[in-house]
Amino acid sequence: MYKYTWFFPWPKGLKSLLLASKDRDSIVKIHALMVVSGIFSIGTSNGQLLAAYSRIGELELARKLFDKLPHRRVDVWNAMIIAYSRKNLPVEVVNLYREMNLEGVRPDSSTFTLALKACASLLDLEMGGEIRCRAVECGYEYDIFVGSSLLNLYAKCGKMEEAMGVFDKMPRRDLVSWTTMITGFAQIGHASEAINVYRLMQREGMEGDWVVMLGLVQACAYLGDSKMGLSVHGYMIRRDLPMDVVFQTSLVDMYAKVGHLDLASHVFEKIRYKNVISWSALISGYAQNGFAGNALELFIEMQSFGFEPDLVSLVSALLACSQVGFLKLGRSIHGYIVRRLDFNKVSGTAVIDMYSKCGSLSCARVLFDQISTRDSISWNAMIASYGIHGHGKEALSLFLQMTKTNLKPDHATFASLLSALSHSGLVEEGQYWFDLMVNDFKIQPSEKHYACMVDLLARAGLVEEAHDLIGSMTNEPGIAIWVLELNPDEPGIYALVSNFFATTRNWEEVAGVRKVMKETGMKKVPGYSVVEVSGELHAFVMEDKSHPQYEQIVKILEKLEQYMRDMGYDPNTDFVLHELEEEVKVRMLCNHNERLAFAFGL
DNA sequence: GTAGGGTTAG
Repeated sequence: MYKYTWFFPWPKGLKSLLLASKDRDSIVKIHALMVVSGIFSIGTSNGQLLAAYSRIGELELARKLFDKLPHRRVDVWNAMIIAYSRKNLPVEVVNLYREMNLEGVRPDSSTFTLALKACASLLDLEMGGEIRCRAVECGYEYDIFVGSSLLNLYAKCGKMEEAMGVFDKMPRRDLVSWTTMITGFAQIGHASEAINVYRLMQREGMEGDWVVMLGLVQACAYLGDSKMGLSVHGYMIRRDLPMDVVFQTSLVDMYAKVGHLDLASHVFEKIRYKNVISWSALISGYAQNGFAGNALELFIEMQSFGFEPDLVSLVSALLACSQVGFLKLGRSIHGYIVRRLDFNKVSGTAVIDMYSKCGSLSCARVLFDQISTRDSISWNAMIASYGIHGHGKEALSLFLQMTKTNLKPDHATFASLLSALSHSGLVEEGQYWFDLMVNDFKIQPSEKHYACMVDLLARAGLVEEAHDLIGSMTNEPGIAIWVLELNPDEPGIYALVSNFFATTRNWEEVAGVRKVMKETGMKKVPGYSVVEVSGELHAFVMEDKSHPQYEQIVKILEKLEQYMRDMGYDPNTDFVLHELEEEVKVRMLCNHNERLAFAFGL
């Protein structure tokens, strides 16, 4: 052994040599020399060699070495576990943890931490509990790393009460343990709790870093709290805390979710190294807020920058397609998903929604039948599709089929069903299922359900019953007040209420609603209709004369009207236009842009 | 000297 000390003066020097080796070749060389010189048989060096392989990501070489070692101490096991953990292979991590316990090797704090992290990513509470017990046995009950990992496990599994129990018992809490609680609450949607924990942390004199702020940004996104979101963003800028892509992407997401698309786009533009996720965040933001044009523009732009769309951006683009009826693009996205990615229930449901909203109910149904693991959202989408197309009976029969599976209809299922029944005028069925929803399925009706029922009853001329239904849900004095209080920022609601009174010829109420709108400075966003002709979209606003073929379009409309009269169509003279208030005239003329778009399509 | 907390979605 002595003659080789020229290469390896002492195993201690070997360690720094291994630490300095950044490539596979030099580590392999050292490995070989260790074997030749006999150092290999000295226990401590093996762990370092293994760690070196794992550091540079040479998983197979590390494993080969690991399997050959005769006496594996904790650090050798840990080195191997770290290698798997870094490669995101949680199943292997758990397997190694099991094996080492079987071999009688006592895990240390690092082992427990890594094993718990693996359980968190697998959402495996059972194994996590086992590891927790063993950690207590080994004297790591109050270890801060093990504690935080446990918090994370419970948070990821949505068990915040458990997490709270562990958190309360921790003798010492650092930034990471506080952060785990904050993001844990934020991610399961308990946003106000997240903010409360943050306040407690502040009271203990702990300064939040950027990970804490990230959790708060998520909480703001969930709550739709733009004020707090802005102040968190301001805090980051004032404290000059670094913001990476992940953080900026979360800001984009937050601003989009609170409806500040200008700010979302501003932050997005400032991201130096954008990735697919940042693009997707803004695309989905535009699509979710109904800005289909911006979403699709961005979707195309992203690809011109060389980014391949992922499932999220594709799903968002599909949503945008369905909003404007862009069947051609929607179909090609469908093809792309089938060819390149995974046609699973998420993408499948988005495709179903797209086909049905773009007019192709039969395509939607074929795809629904193709999804192997349908969840309640897929069912809801298909039931809604039948509703949109006015097939109330089919919607009902699909609903009945769904109740035969082990999936439970939820509030959204009933919203789709009731809307379908309402659009088909199936009054009795609607009333029957509404009652069953409340009494048997124990689902508290939301405003959407009430809206469907009011619509259903009112369409059938049962205005009194509709009125009673509304009265049954609240003690508030008038219908107008009741509806307007639900969503006072939505001009469409005002128009709806105004129209409702107009149809019952309650002119005083109409004037009242209009007055409120005027006082609050509310304007109804002008509606428009879009039609796809040979793969191109054409949009028409009300009384739109700007289209180059306007003259021809009007001629077609006139012709159609003549046909209708010849076939015995008698225009409804109940409504005399000059008797109506402005809002109602607008509503009636609204059909105009639909008619323009329709005639152009023809 | 090693381990724990982070982004998008039907």
